[in-house]
Amino acid sequence: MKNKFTTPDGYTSDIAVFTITSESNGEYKPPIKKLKIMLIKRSELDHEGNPNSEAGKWALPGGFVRPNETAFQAAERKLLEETGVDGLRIKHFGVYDSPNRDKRGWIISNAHYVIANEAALKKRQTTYDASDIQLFTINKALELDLAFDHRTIIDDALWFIKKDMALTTLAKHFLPKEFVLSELQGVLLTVLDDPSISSDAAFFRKAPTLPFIEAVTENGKPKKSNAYSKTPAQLYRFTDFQPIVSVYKNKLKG
Amino acid sequence: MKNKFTTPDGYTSDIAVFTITSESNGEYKPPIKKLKIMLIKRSELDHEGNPNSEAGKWALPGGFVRPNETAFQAAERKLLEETGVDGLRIKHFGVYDSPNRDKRGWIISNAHYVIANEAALKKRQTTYDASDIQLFTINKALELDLAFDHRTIIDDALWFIKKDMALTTLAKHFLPKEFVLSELQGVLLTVLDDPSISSDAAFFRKAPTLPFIEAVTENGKPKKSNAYSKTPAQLYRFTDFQPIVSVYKNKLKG
DNA sequence: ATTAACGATTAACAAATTGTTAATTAAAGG
DNA sequence: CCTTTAATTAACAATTTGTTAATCGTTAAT
Repeated sequence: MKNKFTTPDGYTSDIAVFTITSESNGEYKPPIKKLKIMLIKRSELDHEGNPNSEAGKWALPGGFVRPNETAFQAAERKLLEETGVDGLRIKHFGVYDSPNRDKRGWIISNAHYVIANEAALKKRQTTYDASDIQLFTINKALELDLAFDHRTIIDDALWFIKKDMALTTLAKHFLPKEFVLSELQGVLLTVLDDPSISSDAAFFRKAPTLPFIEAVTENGKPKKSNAYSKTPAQLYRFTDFQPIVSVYKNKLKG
Repeated sequence: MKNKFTTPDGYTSDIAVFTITSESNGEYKPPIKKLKIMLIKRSELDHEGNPNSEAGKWALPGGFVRPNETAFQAAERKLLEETGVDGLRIKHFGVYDSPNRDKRGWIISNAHYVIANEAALKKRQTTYDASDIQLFTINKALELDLAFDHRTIIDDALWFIKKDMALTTLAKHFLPKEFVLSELQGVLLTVLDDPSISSDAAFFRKAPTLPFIEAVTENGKPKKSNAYSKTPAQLYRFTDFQPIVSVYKNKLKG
């Protein structure tokens, strides 16, 4: 189609892939959890052999959207192509379209974020060259010389994750099906900074009453785990309950 | 610039302008408030005299983004050009880029929404032909034959407004500087459906303790208004306090 | 001048939810 | 058996809800 409007020079889709890694902190202790983001090093040459824009810099996975797909579908495709990761919950969170954001021209980027359970990323490790695709802690990532305006995009993505973590049951996607309260606490603390979560006394008293998690039972008995403690700890799972929060009321239900 | 990627045929910016109208409900009664959306009737011919796409249908204000501006800036510009409305808080909430959403080709639209105090729209009424630009209640708007995928966009915008109304002090933008509790309640009820708001007993007991509003005083005395009742009612205003909500705790402070 | 009506508050109080501090518990490792 | 460590409970005062029943300050009608 021809039209008389100036049209963009490109339409891309970028994805911020977040995960929380668990690092053993000694036996019988809850592991240390850290929020990490997956970045890809831009190759020197593009797939046609020409020098690549922003070559050598670290960047978010992503690429050009094809005319027969949506940016969302492109995000799914790119994620699989570039990182070998599949089947995760992708969320759109913003558009980056400053006229000068890309030296190649007027290129609009749709930004998405993805929450990956650490296990889901394990597959990738073996399929791809680990030097070109790496997990960075947020602090490390923000110290890097990032391609385009990806630093801004990551900043924004972080803000969205924090919001989602506080307002929804997003934590579920960072946890195994059945988990122990200290694991939930650990996940929340990688992103949220709140005394009611960091104080054990407050958290352990309140958490069991949260309407969106329930204690797991087995043959009518509470199911417990010794994975991170000597004392068997109760296992919990998320229910389907979707909490509704509001500044005008306190209760999550009704 | 030339490049080897297929590029979009157009990049547009659409704006859902919401306002809450107050309709008198008799003397000494709180007025009836309704959430409305501003729509524009698409003209038969475009500005070059050619038949316009989706002519005659009602649509969101908006239009093509210029290469030297962002979609956000285009939204500001279009809003002023098409509706005479200026200086409002515009928020981006989504991208619409299904390959088939526009018969003219691959056209990507950025969707924004705006909250307009009813007074801000008054200006428009006098400057523009009222038959081509109108406020509709949400129900009426969704019954219309809307252009493109604007019905979907409006549905989504509504959802965002509800969320923002519940999670932030968005209500402030629908109210005068100083307002009475029943006005706040009226605004909330146009969008939210919650017994703790609709029940007078619950709302009037709780509202005065909300951390983000404060009673207005004048010469040390409480300032009251008789605008909607025989009994003088306390005036309130929003403070700068930004409530933080979380599914993991109840208090808005701290 | 009295009084009924009607929103807008206030009062009062039982019920439920917090925040805190101090026990308890179970298993590992001497 | 004793100590240590996390997980979990107990106990209780302090605070916050949900509800129902008064009050209060006008207006409009006897």
